[in-house]
Formats: sequence, structure tokens, C-alpha cells
Amino acid sequence: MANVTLKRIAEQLGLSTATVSKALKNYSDISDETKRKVRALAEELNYKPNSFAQSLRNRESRIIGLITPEIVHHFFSNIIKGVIDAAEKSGYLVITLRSGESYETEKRQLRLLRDKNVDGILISLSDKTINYNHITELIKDGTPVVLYDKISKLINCPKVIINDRMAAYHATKHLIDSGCCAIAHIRGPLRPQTTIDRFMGYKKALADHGIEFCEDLVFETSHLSFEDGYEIAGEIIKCPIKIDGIFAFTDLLAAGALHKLKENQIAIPDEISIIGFSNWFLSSITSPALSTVDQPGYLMGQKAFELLLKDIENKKQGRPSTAEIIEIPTQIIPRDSTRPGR
Amino acid sequence: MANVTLKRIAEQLGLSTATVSKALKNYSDISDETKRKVRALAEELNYKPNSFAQSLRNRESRIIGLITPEIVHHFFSNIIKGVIDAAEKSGYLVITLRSGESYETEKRQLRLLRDKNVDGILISLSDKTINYNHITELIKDGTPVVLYDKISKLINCPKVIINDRMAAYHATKHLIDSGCCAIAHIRGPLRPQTTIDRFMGYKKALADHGIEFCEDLVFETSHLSFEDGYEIAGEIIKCPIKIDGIFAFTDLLAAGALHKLKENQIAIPDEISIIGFSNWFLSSITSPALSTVDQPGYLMGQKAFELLLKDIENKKQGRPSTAEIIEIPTQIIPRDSTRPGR
DNA sequence: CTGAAAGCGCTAACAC
DNA sequence: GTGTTAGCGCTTTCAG
Repeated sequence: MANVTLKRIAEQLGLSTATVSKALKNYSDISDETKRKVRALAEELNYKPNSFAQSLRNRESRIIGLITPEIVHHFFSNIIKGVIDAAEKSGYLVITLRSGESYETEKRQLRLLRDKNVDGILISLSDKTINYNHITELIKDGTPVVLYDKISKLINCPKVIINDRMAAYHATKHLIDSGCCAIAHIRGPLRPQTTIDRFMGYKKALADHGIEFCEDLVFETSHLSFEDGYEIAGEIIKCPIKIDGIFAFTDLLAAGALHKLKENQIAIPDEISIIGFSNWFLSSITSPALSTVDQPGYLMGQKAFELLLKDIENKKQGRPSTAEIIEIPTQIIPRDSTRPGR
Repeated sequence: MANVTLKRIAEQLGLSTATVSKALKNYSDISDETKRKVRALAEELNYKPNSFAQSLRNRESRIIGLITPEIVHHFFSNIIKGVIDAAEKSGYLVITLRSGESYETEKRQLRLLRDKNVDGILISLSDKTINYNHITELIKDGTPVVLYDKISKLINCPKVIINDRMAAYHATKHLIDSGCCAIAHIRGPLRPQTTIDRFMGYKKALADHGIEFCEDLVFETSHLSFEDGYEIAGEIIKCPIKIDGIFAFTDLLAAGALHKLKENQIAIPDEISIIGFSNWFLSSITSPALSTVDQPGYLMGQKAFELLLKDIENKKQGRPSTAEIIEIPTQIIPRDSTRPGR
């Protein structure tokens, strides 16, 4: 039962632990003969280095932390997958934590990760995060941190984002190009940057195409749920202005709206066109299938890890963080809820 | 920059590290006065114990490993969430790994986790796992392991499962009760126990209700994808026997089949009724909404962690593993793709 | 009540 | 080529 340690191997071979350690690490100053013997015995005894001892010595855990607002979520689960896959390839393991969009939870989890001495942290800010001291202090104390998706411009560190403004611009333009001229926007809550950016993109697209912006065509929701989309579509139907296009903040809202419109025998895309955002799986199987904006979560996760790895290396070398910002390109996925553009 | 250690606190206070350590741990043999002083300084210097040193001493990491076949997956992501939430409540962190249904990957990841000295491992077997030595050896070596969802009866350890056989029985019965008598089954690949169990449940339900089992009504698929469901529905339509009910192995298959049937103007549920399995989110938003079997992933994840925790405690106390098996109840969710039963 | 000392298992600088 | 030594930071006897 007693664990196999370097010491044990050393004793059995009449060597010192130092020699055994070096032999296993293939140091050049150990004779081939010794290396052979050491390796053979290590193999035989099924030796495994004790990771705690290694970490203690080397001051690195080869574990990183990942904080995500949600796990059961098409976009975020793709990010998680991207991070975990990329990390594993580079010899890192990932501790995942779910903030549930709570500021307090986010703070607590950051502490948990720091207490575990993870080598770095990836975090997407919760919608309720109003203050960034918990992050900036962490960075100041030397923990590499990379923000992904929901970021704050006030934090100086590497980031991976999509250009929400541009993506929303193109989504809106897609509706305009296909002939819509009274375009509603179902937006999210005021706080997160993504909501603001998508709203701005929407406005800009209207302006650039000579369509007057109208406050009454913007519907705000807080839950980003199917039900919310459904409800709001009810308002859209009743709206005195005859709306012929909808750009929804997210696919779930769009799907809910779609459902309501269908119930009301409104022809889609001919009477009203709809475009969502995120390219969730569900958008491909509604009928009609939802046009949307693809937001490549997996890629985003990979890139986020790569940035973090770079920063971890920088720290090791005593170099400063790069604070590099990677923008992941998005893409319009035209399906059957919008008409072909010209 | 130098990290705050016990030693540093001890020096500043003219105490020994032993005393400081005990004071912080509130040992009864330290004077209140000393405790007060130590705590105050620790607070002031923002002392954080070094987790590597602690782990090395205490031989525990308070980290567990979780291997899942997939991450972007309604059911499994719910399990992950359940595990992570439960673990966090008990002071454990979770390293998640994705086997991607590969036996080799699964083996490698088990090794990674063991090398990191995690306190225990939760694993759902990949569909391609044909040999269980990698698991049994781990258990023999003393690592607490709990299997969830995709298990093997040949491994003796705690498990959390759903009663697939029973669930499938009830799903099939639901179709029978609503008047179907030529019921097709879209099943998964041969290997995993879940496929076999659901198939058995289907057969048993037919038998118990005087419906003859017919080989030709069983369609096998390997991908469990929307497309596969779509393809197979094509075969179902062409089938010489007039099928009036479909029990699909999973919601995705059912949704694909639904789509094909609708394209062919087949009335659902009147001409053909469909029931899926898992209660994925998507099943609630198809039209008609899919009847299905709810498989509570979140609960499953929680229970899996609880069992693991018990086993970790058992190991600490030198007691043997319980090998307890928890069966999570499932529930039929009747929606609009089946008729109301009698 | 407090401290000295040993040691968890590993690594690296420096001798020999 | 190999060994000695000195820790990494913490916990826990066991003395005093």
C-alpha cells in the first residue's frame, strides 16, 4: 500500500533520490545504464510522481479555473468544451465553476480558485457584476486572467470577444436587404455590454440604410427565455406600426416569437421575417428554420485558453501580460425565417 | 511579492510556525490572546494557506474528477451542473473532462486524473468501452469511483442510474394506452446498456399488452442525430406495415422523425404518435411539442457526487466502499405528439 | 500554553 | 556521473 516514491526506488537501487529524479527526467548527466535501471524499476513498481510535491516545488499546478455564467446553455457549453479540449492538449486540466449570473457567487468562486492556486483563470462576467475590484486585484496579485464573451473594458487583461455590434449590424442589414423596413428589436437587459453593443449595431444599420429609428420598436426583456419571446411577439402583433422584421437578441427569444406568430397565422418570412442570434442548435430545427448569427463558442473557448497559456508563460518568464484582444468573427446563417436578400 | 507564509507571520509575531498554524485552526491549547494576534496579522497580510503544501501533508486535494462523454448535450450538461453545484457546496472543486465516447481517451483521462491525485472520480462509460480494467484497477488501487448513467454491471462500485427499462416500458405503454397498436422503435447502437434496456422495456410493454413484437418495426441508428431520425422516418413511412406510433431512443431522433412526418403531411398525433426520451429542451418547442420521458440530469449529478463523497469519507475512515446503487425516477411528459391516454 | 523537530515527496544548486 | 543538502509550506507529535 505504501506509495511508490523516489526514495523507495533510490533505496532499492542503492542510488540517491536526486539521481533517480534526474534519470526519470532524462537529464544528460546521468549514465544510460543508470537511466535504464531506474526506468525499469519505476515501471515495475508503477511509480507515479506525487503531484502535490511537484506543485509545491515548482509552484505550478497545471490546473486552470473556468467561471461561466451557465453550463446548460448551447453557447457557453461550447465554450467550455473548447477550453477543456485545448487545455488538455497542452497538459492542463480545467476546474469549471458556474456563477449563475450572480456577482456574489462570482466573487466567492474566484476566491476558491485562487485558494487552490490554479495557474490562471478564464472568466465571463455575470450580468450583475457591477464592480471589478475582485478581478483587478487578482490580476494585480499576479494571477493570469483572461476574460471571454462578457467582458468589461475597464479591466486591463487579455480578452476574447465577438464583435457584437458588427454582428448585430449585419443581422439587421440582412433584414433590410430582404426588404423589411419596420424592424423591431427584442433586446436584453440594460447591463451587459453585449446587449448594448447589439442594440447599437441595430441602430447603426437602420441609420446607414435611411430607416428612421423608432423607440417603440424596441422591446426589452430580462429573461432571454422562450416565454419572453412569445409574450413580446404578442405585443409586436398588436403594435400600431406594422412591423415586418424582428431582430432578436438571442435564438431562444426568436424561437418564442416565431411560435407566437405561427399561432396567429402570420406568414413567416413573408409577413414578418425573424432573425435570431447565436446559432443554437434549436434554431436549425424550428419550422421554419430560424435565420441567425453564428457565434463560434468552441473556437472562442480555444482562443481564450491560448491567450491564458501565453499569459501564464509570460508570467513565468517575468514578462508582463499582453492584454491582447482577440475578436472572433461571426457569420449570418440565412435560413427560412427570412427572405433571401438581394 | 514574497508570499505570506506561516513562517512570516510567526517571525513577525515572535512565535513558532506551529503555534501560528494551530492558532489559525483554532486549537484549544492556544491562548485566546495569541489567537487574536495571529488572526489579526493573518488578516492584515492577507494570508492564504498554500494548498499544495496542505495537500501534500494531508493527502487530499479536495478536487474530484468528472468524465463525461459529451459537454454540449442537454442531459449531460445538466449532470455536470448537478455535480459541480453539489461539490461546491461540500467544499470540493471539479475537473471536467470529455471522453467524446472514445475508449482510448477515457483511459488517458483516467490516468490524468489519477496523476493529479484527485480525491475521487465520477465517470460515465463511453459507448466504445469494451473492457473495464482501467476502472477496476483504479478502484483496486484505492481511488473512490462512482459510475453514473452509462455503467457496467461488471464493475463493483457505487452507481447512479435511471431505470431505462422501466422508463421505456412506460413510454411504450403511453403509446398503447393512447390507442397505438403498430409501434415502431428507433433504437441506438447495440453496445451501451441503455440501448439494450430501453429496447427490452419496449418489448416487455408490447408483450404485457398483447401486441406481438415484430422485428421489422425496430430501426437501428448509430448516430442518435436529428438527421438519423429524419432518415428513419422515411423508412417508417414506406413500411408495408402501417405504423401508428414511434418510440424513439432519444428526443433528437424523435424531433428528426417528427420533421419528416410533417413534411409528408402526416397528422401527428392522429396518424402517427411519437414519443421521445430525455426531455431535452428542444422537445418542448417543436410543433407539435414532443411527448417524452423526463430524465432528471441535475438530480443525477447531485446524487452521484453524494455517493462519491460518502465513498471518500469511507476511505478516510478505512471503511470499505458501499457499492450503493441509486435509481433516479423518470417521468412521462405527455405533450402534443401523442394523444391523451385513457 | 508554546516550540522544536520531523517529514509529506520532489527538485536543483553545488560538491565531489 | 552521482550524491549531499537544502528547502517548497504546512501539520503534527512530543517536550518543555
